[in-house]
Amino acid sequence: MKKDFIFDVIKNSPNSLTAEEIYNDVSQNIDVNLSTVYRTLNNLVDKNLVTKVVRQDKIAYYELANEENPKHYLICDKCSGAFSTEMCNLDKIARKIKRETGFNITSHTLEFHGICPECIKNAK
Amino acid sequence: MKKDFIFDVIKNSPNSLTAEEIYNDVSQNIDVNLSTVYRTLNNLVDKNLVTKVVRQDKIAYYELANEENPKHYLICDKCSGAFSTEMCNLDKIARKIKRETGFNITSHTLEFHGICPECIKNAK
DNA sequence: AAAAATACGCAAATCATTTGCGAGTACACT
DNA sequence: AGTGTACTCGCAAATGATTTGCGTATTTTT
Repeated sequence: MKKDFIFDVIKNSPNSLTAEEIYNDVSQNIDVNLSTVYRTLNNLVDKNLVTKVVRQDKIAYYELANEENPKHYLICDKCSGAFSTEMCNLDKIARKIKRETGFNITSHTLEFHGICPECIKNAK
Repeated sequence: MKKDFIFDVIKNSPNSLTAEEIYNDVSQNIDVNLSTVYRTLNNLVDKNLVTKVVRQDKIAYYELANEENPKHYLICDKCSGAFSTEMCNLDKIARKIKRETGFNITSHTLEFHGICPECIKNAK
């Protein structure tokens, strides 16, 4: 099944990917349609095997569902590069919110915007 | 100018609004086109008077640009209600990231997903 | 008031993603 | 093997929020 090829790409990627990036990658090995990629990704998300995060650019990024995986990004507004960070312990905050508001938090997304060191350097 | 009507709606709203919500609101008072609303909103964002945040539903939400304004939301996956929270001091984390990575953070967005107390109650 | 600039409406375009449909393929049970 | 049922896919068209081209109106500047 083509699902396996698609899932493999995600499993082997160190960072999150767009549907199109996955499509391009898988296409190098097998013949596949973009809508199949989207359909498969939705299946994987439904089965909690893959995490989908919509970023400020309105494009969905997919990555392996894994508690260890950071879903926190530093996004450079100059070069559009995305860097992930694990430097934020939001679980503490999530627990506090649950305790004080009764809202049962199951997931979260965090995006920092700014200029990356590389672009800061190049600006000079 | 219609810009003033649009800006007023944002100024007077306690929470962030979609372009369509703003359009509906403004339409009650004056005759306006949806594309004018979008165009005006982009202007306001460019002038840093309004903040635009794209949420996981891929819809842009607009609110008054204001350091005091929380850009952190609790979003209920059942009723789709959005509640804002100020319970997270991310500035501390932002400073830490800047210090340790050199990434110059200018803004951030945070979205918690889960089930709100109301929906938890109704589920029983 | 004429010229230059900006605001606006309308319809068409955009772009990531979804969906309807029809054909191909796999698995199960007899 | 044969038939039935359920997926899996490709393809083309649909979707929906947002943008854009263009012509007209309205405001601002001179």
